[in-house]
Amino acid sequence: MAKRVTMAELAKAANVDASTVSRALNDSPLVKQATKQHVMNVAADLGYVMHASARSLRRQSSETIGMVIPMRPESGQTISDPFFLEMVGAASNAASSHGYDLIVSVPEGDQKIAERRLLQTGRADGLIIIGQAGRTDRLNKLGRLSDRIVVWGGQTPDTNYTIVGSDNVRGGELATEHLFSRGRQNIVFIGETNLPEVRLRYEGLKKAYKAAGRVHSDALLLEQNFGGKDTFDAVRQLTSGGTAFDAIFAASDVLAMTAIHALQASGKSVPGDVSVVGYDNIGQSSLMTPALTTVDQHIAEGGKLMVDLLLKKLAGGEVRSRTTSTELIVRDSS
Amino acid sequence: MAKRVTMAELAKAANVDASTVSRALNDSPLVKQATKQHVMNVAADLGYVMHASARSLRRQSSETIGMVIPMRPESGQTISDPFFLEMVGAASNAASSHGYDLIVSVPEGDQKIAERRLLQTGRADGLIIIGQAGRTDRLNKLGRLSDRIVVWGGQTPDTNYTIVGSDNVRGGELATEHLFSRGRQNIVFIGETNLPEVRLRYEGLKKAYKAAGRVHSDALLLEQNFGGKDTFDAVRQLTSGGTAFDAIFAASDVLAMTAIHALQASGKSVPGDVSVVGYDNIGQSSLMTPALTTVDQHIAEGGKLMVDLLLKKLAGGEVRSRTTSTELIVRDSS
DNA sequence: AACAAAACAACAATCGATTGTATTTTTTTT
DNA sequence: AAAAAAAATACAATCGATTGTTGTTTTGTT
Repeated sequence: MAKRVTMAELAKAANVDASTVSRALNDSPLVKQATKQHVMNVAADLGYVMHASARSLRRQSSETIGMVIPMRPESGQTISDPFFLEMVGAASNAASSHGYDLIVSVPEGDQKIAERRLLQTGRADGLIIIGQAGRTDRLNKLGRLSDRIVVWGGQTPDTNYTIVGSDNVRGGELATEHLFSRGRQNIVFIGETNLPEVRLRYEGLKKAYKAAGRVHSDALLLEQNFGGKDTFDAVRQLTSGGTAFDAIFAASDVLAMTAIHALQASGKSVPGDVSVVGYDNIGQSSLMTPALTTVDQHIAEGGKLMVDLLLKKLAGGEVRSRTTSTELIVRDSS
Repeated sequence: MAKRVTMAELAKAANVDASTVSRALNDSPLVKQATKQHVMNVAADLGYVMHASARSLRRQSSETIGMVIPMRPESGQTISDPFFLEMVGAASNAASSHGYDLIVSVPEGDQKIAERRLLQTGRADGLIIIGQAGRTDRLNKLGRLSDRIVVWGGQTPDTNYTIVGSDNVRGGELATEHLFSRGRQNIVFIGETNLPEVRLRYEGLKKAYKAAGRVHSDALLLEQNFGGKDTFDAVRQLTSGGTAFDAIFAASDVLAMTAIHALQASGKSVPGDVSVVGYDNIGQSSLMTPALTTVDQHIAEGGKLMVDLLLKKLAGGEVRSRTTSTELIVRDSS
């Protein structure tokens, strides 16, 4: 493939000044229609493509947004949770439909460095952060930077950054009401409740209990991070222990899968003995055995929404936090 | 957060010329040790961070690599296949350990545009493309561009680009030999054999058949793309049809999951009636019911390898195609 | 102490585009 | 047809860093 053609060369070839070329290609009203056409023809002939860095430097904008997917070692959540990829895919598409690129950063270590690096070096004009993950205070401290950031997570009061996420309380309610309607009484909640999004789901569950005139016992709260490493054992233990339960509501589909696996290993049938409901509706949910009943938080919609809101913020618009539509998908596991 | 500090400002603050600052920060031998230290101190004080575009423009290198994940509508493979995310995660980490960023592009439409856009605009110094997907001829035509590209896929003769992938033939053999060792005789192969990587897996299967003095019947070849949309129905049909089979070897874990689901819906037990082996060893494989026997192609290793090879190519090194270690993971489904 | 050599730092050009301003060309007005 | 107004284009500075070259110190040699 040919060497890079520069704008100056293109200008010479088209017999106009570089400034005219620039304006022509950017469809400025200062250039005559005929000239624009001519310039574009010559550009096409020469196979001209604009140099991104030069434009970024001059414009002070990279037309790139960063997506930070923090792999907190302590959360145990692994990158292989399909949840993330659906986010990446949706965001990448949304970004490119606006002419933006998406830089994906999966910091293993200090996330703050990744964020600074992307924003302050001008590599990214704005940032999408997946999961506030108990770092609300730190995110709040970002101050002025916060109007270049959108976070995926649970709606939290008193934050000065924009949050997008599913209606976690409603999701928890939906799942719980559904299990009640199936005649289930004692629902084990699996998740790490110090994460805002998870805590809200749990609150939704408690809200539904309350509406049914009941109280959710703490014995039915199984604190488990997203990794699910020990979840298998924890569920087996629960099964053999004295706690009576006939349903499980897990904070993610992957946790739900693990739970089902553990139940079956303990000789319990799903949904015969225990109904299970997950959260996310990842692509594989419908392929599991039994197919997973789950709360669909419309990840793709969320990814696109985050990009749209971020670009609006970058353009100086006022933007409020938003929730994605949240809906129960009933399948065989409940 | 403070306004952007420019290098000129930093130079003034440190009482040296900008060129000296630049050399100091880049650890050039042309600057005295004491001066370096001084400059770095002042830089830290002012919270200086280098502007990426300016450096890219001058250096003619973006320190960024692009990853193109083509969503061929006809392949039906969706972004939600965890396979991709493991790639993204591994590549992102490998890239950032070299100080590079990773731009992820998931083109829905014309992939060629995405590639050109990334390389020719200088946004990315090199490209990782996931899946040659029957476009070997086109990729070959990239010519000079090809020394900025590494492709994930099946080892194919007569390509002028670098390929990284698992040892697909060996993987097919391993799966098949294992099923034979379980006493299985008639193995259905599920996959789209016009994709190089899939075809090679199938060839591995046939090779194992041949080694056992047998021939694989075409009736046991179930042509299915990665999407798996119709795979469920196809497997059910196969089950109710006249074809006798006692095992399935699927070209991906997601396909295997779908197959298991269909078998169970048809009243067959896995592995009682039919043994199933998948390919990929995605994170969920061990959480399925039954847990999936699968060929681990060490995706993370592959992602890292691709980045390493790409950077070596960019540095002018000579690089040959490589395979990742390929290993059978035996679980309950077989 | 005088000179050469080596080490260090400043000067100035450059990467490729964008944009405010000046200049030329075209159109409109009288 | 001349003057004024509007439109189109050219000129030149600029974004923030890097790097070849020149100039200045420092160090070393005899």
